[in-house]
Amino acid sequence: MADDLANEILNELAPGASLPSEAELAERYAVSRLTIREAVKLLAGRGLLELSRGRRAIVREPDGAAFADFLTSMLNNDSKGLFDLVEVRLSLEVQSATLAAKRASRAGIAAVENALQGMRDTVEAASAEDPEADRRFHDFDVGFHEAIALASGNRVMGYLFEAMASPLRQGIQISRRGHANRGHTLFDTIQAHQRILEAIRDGNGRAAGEAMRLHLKDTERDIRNALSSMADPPTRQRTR
Amino acid sequence: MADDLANEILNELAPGASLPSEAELAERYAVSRLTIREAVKLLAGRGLLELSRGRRAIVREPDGAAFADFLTSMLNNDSKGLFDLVEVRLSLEVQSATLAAKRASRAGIAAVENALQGMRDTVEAASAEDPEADRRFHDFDVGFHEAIALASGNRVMGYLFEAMASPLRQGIQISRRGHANRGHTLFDTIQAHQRILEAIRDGNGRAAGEAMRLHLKDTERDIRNALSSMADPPTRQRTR
DNA sequence: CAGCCCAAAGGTATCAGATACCTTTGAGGA
DNA sequence: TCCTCAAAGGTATCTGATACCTTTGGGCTG
Repeated sequence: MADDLANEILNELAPGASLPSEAELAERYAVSRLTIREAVKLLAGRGLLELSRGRRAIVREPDGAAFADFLTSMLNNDSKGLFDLVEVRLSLEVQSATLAAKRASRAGIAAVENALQGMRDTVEAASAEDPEADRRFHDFDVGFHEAIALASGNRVMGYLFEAMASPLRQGIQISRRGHANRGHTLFDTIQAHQRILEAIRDGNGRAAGEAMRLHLKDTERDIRNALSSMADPPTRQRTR
Repeated sequence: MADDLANEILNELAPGASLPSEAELAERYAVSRLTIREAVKLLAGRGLLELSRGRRAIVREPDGAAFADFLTSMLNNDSKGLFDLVEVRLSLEVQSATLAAKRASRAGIAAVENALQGMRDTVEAASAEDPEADRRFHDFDVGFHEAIALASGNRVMGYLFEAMASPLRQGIQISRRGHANRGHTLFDTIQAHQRILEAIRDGNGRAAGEAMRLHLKDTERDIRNALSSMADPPTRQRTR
């Protein structure tokens, strides 16, 4: 019953809208407030509603967050998961870069350019040892890849990318360590991204895919390098 | 509160185990049964618990089912979603075929062979117009692709494939219609699969990926063909 | 008149105690 | 031995309250 209600409720509403109050829903569907609450919790569990105490629930634009939870918990269990994720990411991003080159709108390309420019600015503006700058660079890095996924015009691709984004963030952080170990600089990273961007701007799908592939292969090596140079493996136990 | 409880509960239990009764949980965590129920619904929404009336809840092995719900609801909205999915699938499956060729165990290859043999047997045993046989062929088809995803040894790949399986089933069904329209037979399908299998068996990653790519490109054409030949577009209205 | 403060209104979060109905299981009879 | 069926154990849902959070508008103060 509550399960059916969950679908009912969702079908009535567009993303971004806020739900009627629990009391109102209860009346409309002729069930108790409790049943409504359970249906709402179910949807929240799927990441389709955003709950907050004292305020109405909001219908979320689906963004693969539910899958993200799941991926994150998997990565916490073993470091192999991180490699698996990078492999999948390689495959998806090569494709999304290829598609972006063929389909990206002017605005889509601009978003990719902005992210890259952000990386450049961060590097130039940074003083020698600014941990904050490092984090910012990192964010622009993720943003660059996200912009490409969106520019591919493939919504499933976008969702998958979002789902992977948070576990990936962890991955990129690790890879940066390996990156430095291998004597690479942030400038190298920027150049790799530059090549991808140019291929997309040229509308050359093949080149864009290949540039992305090379970049990610390199990232993969970085991660491997970082993990092997770490004393204890990054397996995080589940909290009890 | 209920949200925290959800995590608590999950951390205490291994997949496959069944939860204590609601009353017992309520006592253990010193909250009302209602709160327990909400936490349980939340987990069920994430696909981490399996609920059934009158029986205890069971902790599920995560399998990407949550993401599947989400993909399915997307596909119901517009037919473009189906193309997007095929594009993503193309990218993932080319990769998984490549990896399977490099890594598949003897048992993994056997599973792929079995699926293919199942397709052959179904075709040979089928009487002219047996709708049941058609469904079976179909299942073996999906099974073939699933076996390859598993044989890739990449767990994330496996999960993603599972998540896509149910919406994909719909896609394959449509593509079969287009397949026939273009004068192709089931035998062609079997041959395409045969080529993929052989490349995997030979350990030739490049060939396996390429064979998979060709096969899926063909499927993509079939879907396009089927959709364009359908009088009304396959957009299913949301039920109200 | 502008800005701050606070209380009321509208919400959600949770509790307690019942009822309805489903599933499993074991005792008893054919 | 096998079938039937009722009791036991569970979940699904209802009703009616209480606690506490957020928003908002009116009134007070400077």
